[in-house]
Amino acid sequence: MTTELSKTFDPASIEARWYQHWEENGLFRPERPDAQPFTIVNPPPNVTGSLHIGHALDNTLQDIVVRYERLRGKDALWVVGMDHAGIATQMVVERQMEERQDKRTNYTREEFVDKVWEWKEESGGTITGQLRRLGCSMDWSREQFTMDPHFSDAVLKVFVDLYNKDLIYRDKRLVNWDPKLKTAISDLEVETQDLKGQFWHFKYPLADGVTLDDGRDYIEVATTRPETMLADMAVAVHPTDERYASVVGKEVVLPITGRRVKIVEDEHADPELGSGAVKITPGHDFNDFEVGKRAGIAAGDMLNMLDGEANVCQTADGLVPDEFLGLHRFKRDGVDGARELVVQRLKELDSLIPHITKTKKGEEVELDSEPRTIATPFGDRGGVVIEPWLTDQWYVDAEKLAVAPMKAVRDGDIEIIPQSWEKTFFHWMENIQPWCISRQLWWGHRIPAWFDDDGKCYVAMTEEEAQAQAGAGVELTRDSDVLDTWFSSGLWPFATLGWPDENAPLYEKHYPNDLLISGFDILFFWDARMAMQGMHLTDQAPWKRLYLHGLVRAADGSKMSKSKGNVVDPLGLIDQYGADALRFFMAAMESQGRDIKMDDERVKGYRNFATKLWNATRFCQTNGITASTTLEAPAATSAVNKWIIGEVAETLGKLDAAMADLRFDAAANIIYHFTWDTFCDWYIELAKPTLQMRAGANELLGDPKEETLQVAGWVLDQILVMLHPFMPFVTEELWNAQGDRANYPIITAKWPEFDAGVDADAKAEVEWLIGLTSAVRGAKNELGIPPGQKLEAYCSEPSALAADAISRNAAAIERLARITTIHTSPAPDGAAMQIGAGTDTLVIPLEGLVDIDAEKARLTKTLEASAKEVKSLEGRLGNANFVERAKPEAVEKAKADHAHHSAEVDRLKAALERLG
RNA sequence: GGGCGUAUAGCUCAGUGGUAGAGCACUGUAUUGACAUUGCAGGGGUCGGAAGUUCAACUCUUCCUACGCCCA
Repeated sequence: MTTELSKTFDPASIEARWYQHWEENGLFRPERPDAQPFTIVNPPPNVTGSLHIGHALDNTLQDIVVRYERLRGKDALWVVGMDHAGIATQMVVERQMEERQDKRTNYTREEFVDKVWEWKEESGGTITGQLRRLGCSMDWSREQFTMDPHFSDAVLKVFVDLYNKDLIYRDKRLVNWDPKLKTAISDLEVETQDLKGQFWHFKYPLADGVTLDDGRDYIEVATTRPETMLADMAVAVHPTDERYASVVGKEVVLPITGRRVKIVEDEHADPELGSGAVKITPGHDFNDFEVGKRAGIAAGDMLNMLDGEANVCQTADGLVPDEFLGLHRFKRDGVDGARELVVQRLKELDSLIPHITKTKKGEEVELDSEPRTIATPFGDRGGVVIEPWLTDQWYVDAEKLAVAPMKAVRDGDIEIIPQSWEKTFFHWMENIQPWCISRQLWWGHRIPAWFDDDGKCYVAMTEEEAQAQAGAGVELTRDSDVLDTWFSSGLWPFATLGWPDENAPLYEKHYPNDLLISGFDILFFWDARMAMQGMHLTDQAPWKRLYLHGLVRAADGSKMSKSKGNVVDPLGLIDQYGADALRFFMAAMESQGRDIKMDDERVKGYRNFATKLWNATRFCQTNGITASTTLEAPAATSAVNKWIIGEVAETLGKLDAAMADLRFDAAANIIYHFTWDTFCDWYIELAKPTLQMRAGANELLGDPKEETLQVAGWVLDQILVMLHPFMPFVTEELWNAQGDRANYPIITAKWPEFDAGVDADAKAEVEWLIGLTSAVRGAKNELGIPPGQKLEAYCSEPSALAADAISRNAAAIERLARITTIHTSPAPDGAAMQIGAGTDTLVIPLEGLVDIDAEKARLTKTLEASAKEVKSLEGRLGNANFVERAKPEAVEKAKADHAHHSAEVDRLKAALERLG
């Protein structure tokens, strides 16, 4: 029994209903204990997050693959969960506190963390509901959170293990410090922006009466960060720089602080740049840190002049004048900082070398500094300038962990798609830096390290174990830092499956994962780290294939951002066009290696496509076409039915090939064109005459109507199944409307599988009919003959194909081509139009219907086109090189094309002669 | 500065060593039952520029130009 469909398709009225049905009935992961596993883990969205258009793309692609594999009978598991997102979540909760004139430090750590948990329970995870609206078929029954007890245990265990293998260590070095969030961040979390800045030139007086060879009693240095001179510890010159050779090893006396510092040789100083001498602040600059170390300054002895908020503090030697203490590093909120005061004092001390430049009018002017573009590091979360700061932090020895993933990619154990990303992957992995994993936050996995009073460190899963290591009675204090969120999400592909219990059933069956789909923007942040941690901890690549997709951009090609206000809300698009349309858009636009530009019109087009399918199904229903009951194609005798079955087989082959290559665009287009062009535009139209017969009308031929009902029902079902991964909602609705399939929903139906293939004769016959119909329609249109006008045709010497096609398909020819009769006798003299179908020529008398000149013009135009082709092909075939050297098939094709166009030319010439 | 990518119809994008396609837009046309969220027909591109390899280049190579991204 079919269920009657409403006249128009309204996505909103079916989406929620089906999603709930699927989820409540456990259809996202049906019991398939013996089936081949297929596994994808979802990049866990931030618990603070909400669905943006990038999520829509990423999750649509994953859902297409998972639904496809589920239909193919696999035990498809799509792991889903959320990331605790250390910094982001802590910021959200702190901001809320701020609104109530409250702050984190008014609470104990435990109280604050409790409040974050409260926030998470109440407001976190908005996105999980939104993913449901998109139709994503994750296994929600096993939803995970990176702060779940089992996951947290895994994180701590990994930390302890890596520490014991010396792959995690504690070190004092410069970190990227975010003075707003007051935490270290990794180098990946730093975004460099070019800002307009200034370049100041100073005089550093030489000590002890020393002078340069040119007589000057000072060394000129330059900097974009004058305030750091308060912690300068050296001046470096290049070893080959003759200008300074005589003063190497001598000292300068720093203005303001009066500190005496050495002039050292170092390759870092570029003789071509400025004066060739550079001031060295090892405690506040990454390059200077290295120079300082080479000059023999231990990290512990490097001077620090800033506190955690980047305000000036006293250096260890006590030489910073009081007036600087407490000032911010530079001007902030209109208030001058240390930078401005340093410049002012240097100017007063005559230690500032002015920058002399000319105005547009040619007048010389003196400026305090030289204008310059400066690459400035910003924290990606806090948004303030990052301060290189000397602290003790925990590091992962990433260089060692990077070896195995690189080998895995080289050996093909991990396939990166598109392959062009391999280079980027290798480049980063080969130049990888120690990964700073400690964060000065309260929300996250607290580092399992304890210190005794002497600063000795004990790393263990629990305080008891640490105590046992330290010995009874030793007072221990736990490290107050938490781990980088990416450290824990790097365990996602296996810790979600029960690891570190290697006998956990899910882990055994579903690890390694088959595929990971992510945006290329997190290739380093997440994908590479999963590979590093996965390879080390499980001895296997976490996934066999890594698919990287691009960004979704605004319609004008710009990057979407909240500040630009050009963010497109995927939920708004779903409201407007339906989730199926948005999904299909994402798939159709996803070619490998290109960003997607948002295009509402195209989403609308795919909404129209869903409506087209809806209406085709309505048509089927009103003609008694219902759900099929077999996977196998129904037995067919008519050419049209045999043909459409063959078309399904070809479509299926192409679709499977596209899916195997993860060509989402190709896959979407294949099913789109089959549905609309082949099924709706041709098959249904060709089948209409048969469908309108009375049942049993021609018993001699069996029952052609019954056959067509069976075949049409089967074909529609194949379409629904093949389209289901892309458009899950409308296909499920139509599938169920076609018959009582309460126990056989499409989401867990079977992917097409049948023996029937292409019947060449049937294909040729139907293609002849299509060719005839198109030719007649085109000719009529050009000649201004009403399309509905019924005409007779003459085909005096029909080919065998034409004879069969004509005799078997009279009703379809009359209905589609509007030709009532095709006589096999010569056409009578007089005005006529001539059309070709396959190799046959049909003459259609038009006495009184047509302007002969118009037909002549039409034929001439076609003739010219063919003649041009003939000439071009003759040229090619006349070229001995081509005939001898080209591939045989190319020569064959050229010959065939030449024959075809030559015949066309002859035919058209004859037709023109007939017209006089 | 280094690396990567992109440049194809008005727009958004596919594409293959054998002479170029889709969707949208555009033009004409059609409306007594699947669908105007439609049907039918059509116009439109010297495939960014130059050189080279080849019988043949939109496709391969080199160079150039423009734009984008990443890294320093």
